Amino acid sequence: MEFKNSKGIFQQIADNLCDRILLGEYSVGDKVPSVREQAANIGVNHNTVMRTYTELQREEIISNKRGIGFFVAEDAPLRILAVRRQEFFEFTLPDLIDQIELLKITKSDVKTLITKLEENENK
Amino acid sequence: MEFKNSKGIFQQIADNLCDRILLGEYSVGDKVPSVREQAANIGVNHNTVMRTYTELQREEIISNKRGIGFFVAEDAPLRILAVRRQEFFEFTLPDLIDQIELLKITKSDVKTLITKLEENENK
Amino acid sequence: MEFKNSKGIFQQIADNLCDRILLGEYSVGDKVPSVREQAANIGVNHNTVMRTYTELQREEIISNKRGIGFFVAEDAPLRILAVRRQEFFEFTLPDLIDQIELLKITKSDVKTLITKLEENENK
Amino acid sequence: MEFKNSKGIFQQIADNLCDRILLGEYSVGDKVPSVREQAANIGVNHNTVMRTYTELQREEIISNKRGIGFFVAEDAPLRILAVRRQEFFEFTLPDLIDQIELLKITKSDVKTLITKLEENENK
DNA sequence: GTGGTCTAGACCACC
DNA sequence: GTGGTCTAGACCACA
Repeated sequence: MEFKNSKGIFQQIADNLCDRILLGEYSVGDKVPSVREQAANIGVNHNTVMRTYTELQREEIISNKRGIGFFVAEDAPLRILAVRRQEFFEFTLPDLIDQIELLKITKSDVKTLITKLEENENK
Repeated sequence: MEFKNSKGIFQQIADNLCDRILLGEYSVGDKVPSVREQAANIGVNHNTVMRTYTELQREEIISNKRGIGFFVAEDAPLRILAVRRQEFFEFTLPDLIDQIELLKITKSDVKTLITKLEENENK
Repeated sequence: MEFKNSKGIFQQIADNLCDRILLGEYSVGDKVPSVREQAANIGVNHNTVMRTYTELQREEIISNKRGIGFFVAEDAPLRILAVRRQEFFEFTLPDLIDQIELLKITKSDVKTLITKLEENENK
Repeated sequence: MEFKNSKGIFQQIADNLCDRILLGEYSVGDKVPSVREQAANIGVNHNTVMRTYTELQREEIISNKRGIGFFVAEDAPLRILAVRRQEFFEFTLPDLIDQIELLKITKSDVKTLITKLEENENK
């Protein structure tokens, strides 16, 4: 796993795990990889993963059974989705519109985007 | 000027100045506000502005006449536009598509975006 | 470490570190002294060292592992050597020739230089 | 005339004028270009030239006749030569030897330098 | 007044 | 402990 410099590593790990939960890779009640396992997988210090898990636990996205591991919490996908969608409409979309205007991005430039959307809607 | 926590202040100042150049507020050859004037304007330390200007100078977006000030460099708008568009198509757009898919954003959700695009194109 | 007035301190620190890398004092992959440790060693402010390291990182001479430290980058010695030699042949040598001509420096004046060269070559 | 960023502009102007005196372009007693003329020639502020001339006057390399102009002083070439040669042997040459060693510059690399020297000596 | 560099000290995120 | 950023304030060279 590669990291950008702009965001914190622990944040990127959290985002990645949330993505996997949204994708159904981990379902509600599933055990997520242990701190040390996860750390080994992605090649970071286990403290960093621990911090990620602690943070996600605080957001009630995963829960901890002592001595056993961390598990995907009830309603985790919904909770993640809600936060993400809010961020999307509040920050991502407005920023995007500003950029499109400033950079003179045209409709044809984002044709692939539209196509993608159509497919998504027709499912 | 208000700052977000996610990016460095000096980066946001740079982005802001680039935006103004793209908008034509500062044309090629124009003097941009002096380091200390700019610092006073936006309420930051002059070192922070200095860092911004040094960085922009390295990117050949502004240039320096010693003891006189910083000036918008030749081709600065084109250069900014090129970088910004590249970032857009390489990072922003793919990320956006991933998010749309993941968050199940629908066509109607982004109707405002489409409308904006149409207007922009018909100008 | 003593500094000349002609160049910036941060530049002299950079040159010094590059010299050490060329001399093999720090090999590829080695950790270089931490920003604050280096600052203490040579009696300057940590910001000054930080500026040096940031610059050297931009030139891909050292690289950074977050929260751990700076390390001598792959190919750093070659890269330094290339830059230094280019500077030598493009600036130092022509300047030298001009000066020799202008100042009427004679062969015997630079005998020590020649001797040094012979020794170097015969090694 | 182009300027490097490493040295002060006024210093570079002074060096340039001294070079011309050594080359005999301006002989002892000759009038050197007026402050404003010189400023126009090389495209800098006249204050900068004034500072150069004041400095050179302090070093007794040029002298001022009020209302008429600046003139190359008695012994100016000798004086310049003395300073320059001292700088050469005290700083330039030792630095050069260090660099040659560090950069593994060989005899053949500096063959042009040697050739130049021979020619110079045989004159 | 304008850039440029440095110091001192603080605070944060991350390991 | 390690990098990274920012502030405050000072001093210098230059125009």
